[in-house]
Formats: sequence, C-alpha cells, structure tokens
Amino acid sequence: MGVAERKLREKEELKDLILKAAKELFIENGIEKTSIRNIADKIEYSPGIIYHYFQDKNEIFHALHSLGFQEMRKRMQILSAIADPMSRLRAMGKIYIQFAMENTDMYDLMFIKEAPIEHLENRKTECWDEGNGTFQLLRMTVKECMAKGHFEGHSLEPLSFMIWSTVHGMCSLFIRGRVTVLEMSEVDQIVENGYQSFLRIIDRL
Amino acid sequence: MGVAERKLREKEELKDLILKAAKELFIENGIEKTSIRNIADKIEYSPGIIYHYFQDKNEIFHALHSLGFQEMRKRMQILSAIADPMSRLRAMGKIYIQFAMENTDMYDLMFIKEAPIEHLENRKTECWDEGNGTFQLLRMTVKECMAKGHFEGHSLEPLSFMIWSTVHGMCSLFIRGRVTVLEMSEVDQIVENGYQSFLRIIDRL
DNA sequence: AAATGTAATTGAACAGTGTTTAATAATCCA
DNA sequence: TGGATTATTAAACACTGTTCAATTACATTT
Repeated sequence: MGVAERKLREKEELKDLILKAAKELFIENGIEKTSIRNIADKIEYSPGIIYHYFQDKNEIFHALHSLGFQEMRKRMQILSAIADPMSRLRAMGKIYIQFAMENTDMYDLMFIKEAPIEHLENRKTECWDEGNGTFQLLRMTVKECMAKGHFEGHSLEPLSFMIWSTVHGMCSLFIRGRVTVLEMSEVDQIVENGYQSFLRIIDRL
Repeated sequence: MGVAERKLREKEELKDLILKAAKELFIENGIEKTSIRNIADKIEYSPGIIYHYFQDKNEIFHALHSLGFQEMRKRMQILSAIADPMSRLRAMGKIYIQFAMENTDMYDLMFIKEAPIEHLENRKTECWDEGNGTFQLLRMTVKECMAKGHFEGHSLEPLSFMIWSTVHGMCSLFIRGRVTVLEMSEVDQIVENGYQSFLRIIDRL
C-alpha cells in the first residue's frame, strides 16, 4: 500500500512546488506579471502541468491569499493576551495596518484583488472562510466592548463593518496610490496618523 | 486658415469617438474585457489608429476616470446650498456613497484600479488633479466644521483622510465582493447602515 | 522479464491581449 | 497635376490563459 501513498505525497509535493514558485514570483513582481509560463519555467516543468494541480490561475492566487490569512492570523494571536477589549481592539487595528504596510501585495490579494473571490464564485458552494474567520475576531471584540458599555446606541454588525472599513480604506487608498492628494511630508505615516485620529474618536465612545 | 482648424476638430472628433466607444464597452463589460481591438471594432477602425490619439490603454482609462470625476463633481454641486458644515459633510458622504453604488465600475476605476494612476506615473510631471480637487472639497468642509468647534483635538489632514477612508473602505469592500462575511439579510444596505454608524460617531464630536 | 494499463507530463495549438511599424491611402498645398 | 504631409491600415511581435492529443514514465499483472 506504500506506493499509492508515496504517489499522493509526490503529487502534493509538486503542488507545493508550484505554489512556492507562484508565491515567490508574485511577491517579487505582483500578480499581473506572474504568468503560468513564468511559474512553469521556475519549476522547470511544462505550462500544461499546472492545470493538473490547479483548476485555473485564480485557484493558485486563492491558495496564495489563504497563506496571507494564515500569516495574519499568526500575528493576531498575541491579542488573546490582552484582557481589556478596547485595548485589544486598538491593538488589532495596529496589527492589521502593520501587516498591510509590510506586505502590500499580499494585502492587495487578500482584500482588493478580485482573483481569489472570483475563484470562490466559480466553485459556488463554499464561501470566503478566510475573511469570515478574521472578521469574526473583530466582531467578537466589538461585542465585548459593547458588553462593557462602549459604543452605546450602535448595532454590532454595522459598527464592526465600519471599523473594518476605516482601516481597510486607509490601507487600500495607500496601496493603490491615492494618497498623493494629502499634504504631508512623510506620506508613509499618513495611515498611522489617520489611525490615531480614528482611535481618538473610538476611545470616547 | 480654416483647414487646419477643421483638421484639428476632426482629430478631436475621432478622439471623442474612441473615448465614447471605450466608455460604453467599459460600462458594459468592465475594464478587463474592454480591449483595444474591441474599441477599434466598435468605431469601425483598425486597432492601430487608437495609438495616434492615445499613448496607451492606461491613457484611455485615465480619460474615462476623469469623466467619472466630472460626474461626481456635478453631483456634489448641490452641497454649496448647505450652509451648516456638519450637515454638508454628512450630505457629501451620502452623495459619495450613492455615486459609488450606482456606478460601481466607474468608482472602481476612479479609486481602486491602478490604470489611471499608472498613466500619471509614466507622465511624471503632473499629479492626480481629479483626486486633489475632490479631496480639497472634503478638507475645506472639515476645516469649517473645526472652525465651528467640532473635532476638538484632531488635525485637519489626518482626520479628513480618515473620513474619506471610512466611506471609501465601505464602498470598496462592497465592490470587490468582501462583504459576504457580514450577517445581514440585505447586503445592499450594509454600506448605508455602516455609514449611519459612522455619522452617529461623527455627530458627537 | 515482458506486457499491460494507468497516471504524469509534454508540446503544440487556439484565441486572445497590448503595442509597434512599414506600407498604403487620403488629403492638402503649391 | 505633382509633391509633401498626414491618416490609416495590415501585419507582425511577444506575450497571455487554457485545452488536448500524443508521449513518456511507472506500477501491476502475467
């Protein structure tokens, strides 16, 4: 029975090899400049082989975007050590922003690009698990804040969405080159400053 | 001398024709499915001709994105009738969101896609005038609010950026299909609800 | 060890993309 | 009408994602 197992393992190995090559090319050149032929060249296989391991290009980038969420979750783990929900909420935003600024292309793939979402839409049944998990973390934290008397008069779902939108908005405007309109010497700090402004508001609720 | 003028006018006419065709195809099929050959087919010219009127595809979509800002500015005009800056700020966000939801592809081009910004980057000198103009409107309104005693302890630039980010964040998460994580019956209303949550916060500052 | 069946892999093709360029057609001016 | 200028085209280039028949490699059975 060892043969079938080895075969399966080898198959997984090649799949990982494709993914690894794709990730390297993607991080270096972005999604648009990462072609199937590029990936095939890098692993020294013919382009056609990739379609025996992935349904299409979108599936590859969906897999890559999942790796991004894995990394983000890892960073979020230290949050469990913060007892006060308001402090935790603040730290969560900080980690989120830091991740986005340090991995702009990965963030792009996770929250802006259509590739990974298009893949989900084609494979009907399933939904955006990665996004769900991460948003659930935010939702629960906001819920705890509300339980402690914060955010009076607000509903959980719209408020959580709004908080997410604020940090995402800042990151995505930065990543997609829309922050040139701002009168700032250090454009790299605008997101940090914007977040400070946001915290000042949130804190008083 | 009328000849040169007519020539110039004819040249402008063909340029407009290209733009008009590009816009129709873009609105109908999105940017990815609008190819140079598509446009050429629609105006019944050869593909090559387009490069005598536009430097590249990005320039076409930059021109289109400018049309989008024209439309947005038009919608924003009624704001001058609102004397109270806080009311004006609220109305501005409403118009912004409404524009985004009614013209998702155009909004995408204006604030998310890289095409129009890439065109600016290639033509070094100039900057993002369209974005500048629109943001200036927000900045001035926020400034008036501050002059009336609102937003104490905040700086103009980061606060304005944060406000923009919040509405942009909601719109772009919606447009790029990331709002499936929300537990809502009517997903179309999530942006509206999120904005209400935002206003409730802003109002008390 | 040889033959067979199965799975992995390839290479070529298809239909499309943006872009450049040499050749052609149309137009204007003297 | 002839010559210069301009507008327009067709063809090519170097790509893209994707499919598929043919080939190679390999495990199992005879």
